[in-house]
Amino acid sequence: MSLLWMYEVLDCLNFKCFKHPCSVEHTCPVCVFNRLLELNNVGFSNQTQSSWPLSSVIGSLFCCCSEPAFMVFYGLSPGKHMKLSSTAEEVATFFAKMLDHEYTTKEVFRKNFYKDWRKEMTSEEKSKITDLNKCDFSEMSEYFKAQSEARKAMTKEDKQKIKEENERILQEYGFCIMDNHKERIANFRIEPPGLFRGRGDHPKMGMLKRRIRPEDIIVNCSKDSKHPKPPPGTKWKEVRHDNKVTWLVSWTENIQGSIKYIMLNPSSRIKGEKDWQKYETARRLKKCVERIRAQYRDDWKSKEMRIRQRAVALYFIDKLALRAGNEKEEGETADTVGCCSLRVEHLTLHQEMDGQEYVVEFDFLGKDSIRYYNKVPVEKRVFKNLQLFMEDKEPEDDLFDRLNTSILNKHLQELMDGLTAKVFRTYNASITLQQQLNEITNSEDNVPAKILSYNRANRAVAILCNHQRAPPKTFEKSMQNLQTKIDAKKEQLADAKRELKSAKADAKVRRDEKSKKIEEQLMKLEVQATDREENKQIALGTSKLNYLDPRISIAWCKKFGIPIEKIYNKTQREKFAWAIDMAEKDFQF
DNA sequence: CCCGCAACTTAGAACAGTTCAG
DNA sequence: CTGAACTGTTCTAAGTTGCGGG
Repeated sequence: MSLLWMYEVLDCLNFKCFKHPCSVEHTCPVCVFNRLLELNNVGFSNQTQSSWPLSSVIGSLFCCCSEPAFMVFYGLSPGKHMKLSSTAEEVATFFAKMLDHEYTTKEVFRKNFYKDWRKEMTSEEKSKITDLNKCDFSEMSEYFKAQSEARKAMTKEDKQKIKEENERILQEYGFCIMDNHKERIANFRIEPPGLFRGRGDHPKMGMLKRRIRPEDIIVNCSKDSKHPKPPPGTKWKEVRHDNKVTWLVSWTENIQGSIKYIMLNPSSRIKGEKDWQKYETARRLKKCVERIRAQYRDDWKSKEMRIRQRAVALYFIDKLALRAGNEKEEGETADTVGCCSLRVEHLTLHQEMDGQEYVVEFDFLGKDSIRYYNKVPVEKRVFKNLQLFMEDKEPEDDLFDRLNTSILNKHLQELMDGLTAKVFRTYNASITLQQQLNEITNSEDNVPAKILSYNRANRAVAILCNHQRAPPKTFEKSMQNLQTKIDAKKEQLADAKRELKSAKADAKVRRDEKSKKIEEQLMKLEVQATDREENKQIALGTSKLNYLDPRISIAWCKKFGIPIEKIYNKTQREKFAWAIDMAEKDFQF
């Protein structure tokens, strides 16, 4: 495979210096560049920006503010303002912008923020500002609120202008050429500085995520393409030509020291092919999954502890669609686990529970600190093994002390080429959708009812994969509204029926049509209500996007005459273009 | 083996845009 | 026409996997 990128494309990093009508704020590369210039002391063409007040120039944040005047109160002399240096001011604004967020009340967040904020202060500021609790960010916060209100209140024309400008930026920076095809870039904007927002109980929440400078950036493009130039007076960290990888740009982030990438959009060929491969691997697993199941059931009896542990873990991964569960460095991230990293404290064994034998109660935090809670009846042999694994251990000890993801994946590789732990999640998700659709779709149903069936099948998968969401804040109210609508519609239908009865013969047909139409509307509303109620705490998006072979859904649409747009929106259709081309109505996963 | 690094997929929150009832 | 509700998009954190070097 060759990689060929055109100049214009990567030019997303080749920021230009001109006064930018900054509605896109700091995420806009142009603004970032303005800031870079300032930071690097390159000086910018004052013909374009000289009329801006100093603080508006400092920090891409303010590049369109006309009245900056940011100050932090400090409580030692109540009511007094303090003018901050530009760097300290910018970090303060990050905090101010989050003031309404729960984060800013958390001790860890405040501690980390304060520590990093101090690093940006002058020595004078350091001596004056000694306690975060005495700093009042509300004036700053009000300023940003007012800004956002002003944005909302803009005229239609102004909003249109912004839209056009965004479109222009997308056209200019959002594409590249790979293998002679113009492809959309996914995240073409450099991540702006801000305060780190970890999920769950993250020990690093509130730390300052620093601004990315040209010196941090590695550009990856083909040798013969003109690579984008760094801003004047600066250098890229590196320009390389590695066609074994798919990323266009990378940099190292300062919170965890991990690498961030700019890559192509899911609609791109390179991502689409990979996606297809993923589902093909899962379909190969389908062919040998019974053999593998027989194998691990057999291994529950193994003489060797490590093999028993491996077999029980694999059983969980298969049956419960758990993630592999890599080890994590303690204190660096939130305390979450997957299958191999389960600890004794995450399981409770019940010899008998609710009339069922050998029940395992799982309670742990998984990816993104989403709670996994499940009570599962298991086979006697699994239960006995778990008792064995938990013997003489402390709650914080590893359940599978002879196992990790590397061992497990090596074993899986021997069972099937390309098999890893995550393939089970894909396989079980897709096969569940297929089975559910086959089972519950009624060809006599109308379109909305069929879509309800589809959503129910999708929901079964989301439940399996534990894709949860907090019930929307407005849930109860919106259900009530819907019920009101349904009642009104029922009323309307009753009226229509009465009219039908009393109507003269010549009007009967017309009246009949009318009540049929109302009936249909009522039905649609009722279906909607059911769907929404069942979906209260479940997020369908993740499984739809990442776990369900799109060919299943497309074939289903074709078979039952459902327009694909009812299942996949525009973006999703772009992502699954490969499958839309491929799937016939008789496709089965 | 273990560890750290690199590259890629998967994830929910936040935000923006659209729709629809009043 | 307006604002609330809903839907779609963007953002970037948090996982998995594989590799190479000691």
